Amino acid sequence: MSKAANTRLTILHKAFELIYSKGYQTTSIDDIIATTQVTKGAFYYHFKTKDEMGIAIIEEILKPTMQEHFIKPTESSQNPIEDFYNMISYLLLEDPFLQVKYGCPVGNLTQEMTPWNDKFSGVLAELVDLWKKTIINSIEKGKTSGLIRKDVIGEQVAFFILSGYWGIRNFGKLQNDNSSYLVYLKELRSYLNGLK
Amino acid sequence: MSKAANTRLTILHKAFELIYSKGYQTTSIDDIIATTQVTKGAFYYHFKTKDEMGIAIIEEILKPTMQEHFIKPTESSQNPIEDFYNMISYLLLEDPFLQVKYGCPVGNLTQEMTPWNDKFSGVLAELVDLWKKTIINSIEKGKTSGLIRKDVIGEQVAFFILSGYWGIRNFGKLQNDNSSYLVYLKELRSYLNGLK
DNA sequence: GACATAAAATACTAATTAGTATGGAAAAAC
DNA sequence: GTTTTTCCATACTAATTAGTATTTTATGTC
Repeated sequence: MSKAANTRLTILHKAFELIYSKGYQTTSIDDIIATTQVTKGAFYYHFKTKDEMGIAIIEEILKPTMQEHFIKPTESSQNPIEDFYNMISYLLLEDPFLQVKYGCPVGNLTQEMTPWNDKFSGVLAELVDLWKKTIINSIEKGKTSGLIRKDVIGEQVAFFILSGYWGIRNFGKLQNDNSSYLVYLKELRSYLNGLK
Repeated sequence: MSKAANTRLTILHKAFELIYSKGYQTTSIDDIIATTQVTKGAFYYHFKTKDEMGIAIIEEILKPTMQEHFIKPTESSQNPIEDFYNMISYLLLEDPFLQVKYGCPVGNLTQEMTPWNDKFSGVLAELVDLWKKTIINSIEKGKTSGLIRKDVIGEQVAFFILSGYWGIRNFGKLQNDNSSYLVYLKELRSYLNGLK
């Protein structure tokens, strides 16, 4: 990788970490260049504006990560119910990057940037839609393979699962411990079993 | 009400509206005094800092509203399942103040202010805990009256319901229309029926 | 190795931010 | 009716913000 491409990526990664922990608005360009050791000239060579960088983070960091970790595994799923549970459980309890007190990066950005920034809304909506569609597909497969009841409606379940995930992430932030996660996961299990 | 108490309340109300629609960080004191027609001297007479005003909004606007609209009705509930659905449905589709594109005020503040502001976390946690406890109580009553299965665990369900609500509010913000609400509500109904 | 362009460093600006200092008007206390 | 306290108005400050202008240094190309 060229040196230039490298500084660009450092900016994106460090900025993402800062934004994940502090929020987009409260993360200043000065914050970013201070932690990256990159000068302002370099920053503005790579990104015309702060928002352009924000969008790049979503497109180039969040999107690929999500594709790799959640979309792909779910696509190759044989047992949707089990996999949904494992996906959420992994995200809540095991993912090494995500932290209870900082919530869900996508959820945070959605909350903070919509409704007043259409560009952010657009790319975030795409991202979430991808995830949603994958879940719906997985449910349909489960229905044909007999693992899921035929009267279950994929879109409804997808919204229900993802909403629950976003919401409990907020509880985690509020209490700053994962006890709420554990309680939530038990009910998720019971809900998912109801789809069989 | 005294004139002073009146200006204080105007500040709180208008500031709350601004914060609800724009977020806490992006709402400046200058924004607030501009829309309230209150001078900076008046503002800082009533509130020592911006954060003190933020806390006051939660304690004096959000808390009472919640008590009145969600805690009380749920407490006097005879049919928890039906009332849970109606509560969420009302909040999502009918409440005249809340707007799809702005999400849930409590959820927004939680997302934005935790984890880096302990004072906000504290009062918000109290608020949410109150709501959660009311739901749990309601479930227990439903269990004794036979409307809810005996093996249902109140805390789990409370987390599940509230998480779902917060989460779907985020979807609403993202898409800026209530179509996701309608889909979500159908699955909520089906989930709640599973508790019978 | 000269040259062109890409990449980055430095110093700046104009606007906005939360908060302050100080003085005056309104209301209450006496 | 004077004095005291409450309440509010105006003008300011120091820090921070995103972004720019300009210069300097690498890097690749011939």
